[in-house]
Amino acid sequence: MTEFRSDLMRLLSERGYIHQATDAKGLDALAAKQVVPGYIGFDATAPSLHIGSLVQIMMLRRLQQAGHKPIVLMGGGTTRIGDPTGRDESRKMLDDDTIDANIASIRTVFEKLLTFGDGPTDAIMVNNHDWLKQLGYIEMLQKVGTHFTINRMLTFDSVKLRLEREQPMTFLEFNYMILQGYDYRHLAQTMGARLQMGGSDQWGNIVNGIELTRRMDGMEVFGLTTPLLTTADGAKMGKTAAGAVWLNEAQLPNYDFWQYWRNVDDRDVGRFLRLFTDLPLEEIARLERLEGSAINDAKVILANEVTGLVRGIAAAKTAAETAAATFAGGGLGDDLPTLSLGTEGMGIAAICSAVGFTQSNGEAKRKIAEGAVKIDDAVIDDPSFVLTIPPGESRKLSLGKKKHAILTV
RNA sequence: GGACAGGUGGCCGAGUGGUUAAAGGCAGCAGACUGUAAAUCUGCCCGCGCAAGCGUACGCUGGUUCGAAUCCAGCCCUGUCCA
Repeated sequence: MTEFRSDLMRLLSERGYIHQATDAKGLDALAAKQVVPGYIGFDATAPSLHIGSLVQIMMLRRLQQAGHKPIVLMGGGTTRIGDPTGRDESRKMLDDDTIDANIASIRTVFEKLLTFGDGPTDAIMVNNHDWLKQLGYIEMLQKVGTHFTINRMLTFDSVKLRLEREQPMTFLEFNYMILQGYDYRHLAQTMGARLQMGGSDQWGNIVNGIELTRRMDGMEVFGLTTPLLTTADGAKMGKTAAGAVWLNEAQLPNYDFWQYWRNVDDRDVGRFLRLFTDLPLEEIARLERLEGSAINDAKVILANEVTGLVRGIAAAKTAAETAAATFAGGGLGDDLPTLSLGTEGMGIAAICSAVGFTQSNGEAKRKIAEGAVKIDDAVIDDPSFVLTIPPGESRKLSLGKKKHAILTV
């Protein structure tokens, strides 16, 4: 499978992005002879994407690296409906202003990873609301609806699962796949898109778009999916204690983002390096071979590289230094969350909650009873302890081994 | 519109008048062991309170009762079958 002729397919396959492809040979041939505009759709339900989408974003980056044109499709229109894929429940609907604000916020991350502009291989961002909103209902039924059969739609996992679980699926959601298919056809027509990529859960939707484009326009377009990214212990990627690992700094501080990568499972290191960094494959192979505690060096590199790409080199550097000081030096780093106590001091439980380590004072007290709370590495076992800090000094608060914060007056 | 089944804590799921802040599981957090890993063992896991205790909570509203997640009535929502 590795005898691809095009840079694109070689790059994608050796770095582990390809799960399924509709016509790998055909796509390879196309990519070898012309610039291929390819797109991936993203959802605009939140002001930030999380790292579950990072494979997709990186794939667009690879596309550009291989000399092709990435199109970022924001689902401003389809977000108004809600993708039923993988969902048990209907999604709440968002109003237009929220969706537009979300798209603007999400764009900032893409700008770090892709080069936008007007050139032939520059990335562009489009919003499917722009064309879907113009599509009248009757028109949609006539133009698009005739190419879909209920028989086939019912066999899609997204639909089948709901039915099997006896959970509701509204007609609105049922339409999602039609509109998503239409996106492909529209992009193929207006922008010459020839490739749609996505997570493996999008396979059905992608195939629909390909079919639709062929039926309506007789045009051949391609599809490619990435393997579903789970961590080595089987969990879906991107969820941690605090929730999702967001790409935008406003949703997740740089230090926490860096820490996520620093703490990945040993078994994930090589795979993640290939997918999420630009490091050469030989270098990755070397890092991957590290054993025992030496693999930690590879994790630090992973954290630095990914944070550098997504958040910027400076952010990665600061986070790395903070981590080094905090974990190795017993000192403090600039990047830790900081809390000012005021001259009166503050109860230890309230401090834990204020910096966000615990959800409530009660939880903080339980953690204190468990011996998890430390000030400057000394265990605090008195839940009523009030900390006052002399002017000009600071203390390190720790909850467990990983959560640290700086306390000042 | 009709018949039946159902709506419980982040999720799954027990519970059919008091001993139920609600079994069990998952997820999560912490401790031990380690390498800021995995696996394992232990503890915790609604809020406030030092505590006794208080406040909230089992779809919604009202009722019966000393006492309701549990009984009654109405409503809302979901599924299955029928029209």
